[in-house]
Amino acid sequence: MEKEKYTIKDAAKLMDVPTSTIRYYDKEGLLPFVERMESGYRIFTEKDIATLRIIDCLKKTGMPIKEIRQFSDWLEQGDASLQQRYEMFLERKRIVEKQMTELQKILDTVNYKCWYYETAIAAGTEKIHHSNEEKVSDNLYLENYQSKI
Amino acid sequence: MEKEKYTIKDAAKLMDVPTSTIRYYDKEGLLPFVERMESGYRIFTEKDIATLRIIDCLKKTGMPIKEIRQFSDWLEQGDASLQQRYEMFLERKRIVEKQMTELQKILDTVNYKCWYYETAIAAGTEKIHHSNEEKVSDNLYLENYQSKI
DNA sequence: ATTGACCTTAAACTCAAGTTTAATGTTATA
DNA sequence: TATAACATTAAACTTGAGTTTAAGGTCAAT
Repeated sequence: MEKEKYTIKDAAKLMDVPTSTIRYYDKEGLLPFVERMESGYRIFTEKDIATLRIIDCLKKTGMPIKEIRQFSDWLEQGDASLQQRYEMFLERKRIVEKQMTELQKILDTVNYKCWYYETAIAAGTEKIHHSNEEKVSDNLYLENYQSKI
Repeated sequence: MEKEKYTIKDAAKLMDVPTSTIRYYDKEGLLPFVERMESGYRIFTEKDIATLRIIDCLKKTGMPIKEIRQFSDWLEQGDASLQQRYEMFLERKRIVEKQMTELQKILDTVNYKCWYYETAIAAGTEKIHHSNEEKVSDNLYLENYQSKI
C-alpha cells in the first residue's frame, strides 16, 4: 500500500527538484489544486503528484510556465475544458515530433564531426579536409553515412 | 560560383539571427577568427560561416556559450587541439543520444495523454479514468500502445 | 559632398526560471 | 517543554542568453 499524503519535501524529492521550485510553481499558479493544513503547510495527494508529473512532462516539451498555468486553470474547470486540454496535448505532440527531427539532424552533424576528427587525428592534421578532393570525400562519406544509420 | 566575403548582416541572415546575436557571440569570444577591415567592420569568409554553423550545432546540443568558447580557443590552436575537439564531439554525441531517448519518453507520455483525452471526450467526462478498472485499462493501453508504435 | 544605409562599441536593459535570504510559524520527539 | 527539523511568505538576487540604446564612424551612390 502506498503512502497517501506528502509534504512539500516529499513532493520535491519525488520530482527531483528543490522545494523552492515547487513553491515557485505554486506562486506562478501551476498548483492551485494543492490543499493546505490549518497551519498553511501544503499537502500533496497521489493525484497531485501525478499532476506534477504531467506538468514536468509539459515543461520538458519546452512549454513555458505561463502556458502551463493555462493548463492548470483548465484542470480547475473540470470536464468543461476537456477539448482545450486535448488540443493542447495534440500541439505538444507536433512540437515534440519536430524536436525529434531537429535533434536527429543535429546528431547527424555531430557524427560527421566525429568522423572528421577521427580522420584528421589519423592523418595528424586537419589539412586533409581542406583540399577539393577531400571535400568530395566528405560528401561521399555523408551520403553513405546517413543512409547507413 | 559563390560569394567569398560577407558582412555581419549577411552572416546574420545566413544564420537566421539578428546581427546583435553575432556581435554578442564575438564579445563572448566565440568568433576570434573573424577578420576586420581597416575601419573595424567584420569580414566573414565562407570558412567562418561554416564554423558559425558548427557553433550553432553545438548550441543546439545544449552546450552553453562558455563551453563553446573553449571550442573556439581550440580552433585557434590548430592541429594541437584535434584530440580535445574530437573528445568534445564524442561527448556531445552521447549527450544528444540521451536527449533523444528522453524526448521519446516524453512523446510516449504526450501520446498517452492524447488517448486519455480522446476517450474522456468520447465519454463526456474524465471520470472514466478514475475507477480502478479503468486504471487497469490505462495500463493495458500503455503496454500495447508503446509496442505498437 | 551629401544622403541613407550600413557599421562600431559600451552599457543598460530584458526575460524566464528559478534560488536565496530573512523573518517567522509549526510539528515531532526526547 | 525544549529543541531540531520542518514549514510559511515576500522580496531580493542570480544566471544565461541575448536585445536595446546611445553616440558615433564608414561606405556607396547620387
